[in-house]
Amino acid sequence: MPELPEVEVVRRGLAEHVTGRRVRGVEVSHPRSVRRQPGGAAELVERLDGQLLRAVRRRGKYLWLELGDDAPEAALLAHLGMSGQLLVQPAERPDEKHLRIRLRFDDDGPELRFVDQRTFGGLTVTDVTGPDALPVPVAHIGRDPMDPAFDAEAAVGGLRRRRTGLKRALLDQTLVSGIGNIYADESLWRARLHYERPTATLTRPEGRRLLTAAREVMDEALAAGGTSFDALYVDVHGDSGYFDRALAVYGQQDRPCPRCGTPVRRAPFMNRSSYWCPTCQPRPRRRHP
DNA sequence: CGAGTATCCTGTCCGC
DNA sequence: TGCGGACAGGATACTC
Repeated sequence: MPELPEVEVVRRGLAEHVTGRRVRGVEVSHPRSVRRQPGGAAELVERLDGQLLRAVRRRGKYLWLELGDDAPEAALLAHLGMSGQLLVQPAERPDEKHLRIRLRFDDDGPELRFVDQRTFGGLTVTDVTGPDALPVPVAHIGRDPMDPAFDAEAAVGGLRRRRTGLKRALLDQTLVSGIGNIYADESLWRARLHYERPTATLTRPEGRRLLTAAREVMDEALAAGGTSFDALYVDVHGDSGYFDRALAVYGQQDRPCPRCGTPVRRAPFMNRSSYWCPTCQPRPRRRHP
């Protein structure tokens, strides 16, 4: 559930506090947090210990540290899942209850801790591929709306070629990445589009409107330090952002739509919830063949 | 192959 | 006070 703005908050914190430092000492205390590493904890430690962290990068909700002295030779790839946190902590700070992985450095400065209550997230050391040196598991992920090379026209075309509902397409990270349940609902509200609108009926202007809305809402969330309503989404110091106070519909069932005052509705969707304003975002009429 | 769904996990909250 | 169930939900393995 940390989505693009929350992950970017973490990326910036890591860039400030761990770039240019060399790993010396890695401890894995929960196997599930390294389940994507083919050789498990032993392989992660073997590939990570002694490496220089040369840069911190992000695409969508994926975050990675480039490993290598002169060129990116591999990457420490992180996904926060629903409850993952990357914390920069003084070594003497007591371990968090859900501490899963600890990285120490050769400068004896603060350590990097991966803390994850629900263990949907994890760390992996992976090879990098292509001219952009992307970690292999990230190669299939689409660019996100904050990427300078994001091609909105191509993304609109991609949306229109899908045969599904709009929100389902937004949550699919291959077309546009970085959008999860919160920002999907907020973006659809801003663009005045219903979450079950068939992608095939989307006009180009509507598609542009939606992607612009997504970009705007995530920009604003980032400026507020990210969204947090249950203290799980925090920066590298464990502090929360403030964007939850600005949410228009997400989690706002029965509260008035900020635009028209109609009570916000909630409905089950894909094992989670969708929130929308029934006036601003009317359900699409069923097409009759 | 595209679309849709089951599944993983732990903590909190609510009703009874 | 305890207990069962709903809910939070990203990514992937899986089926059709």
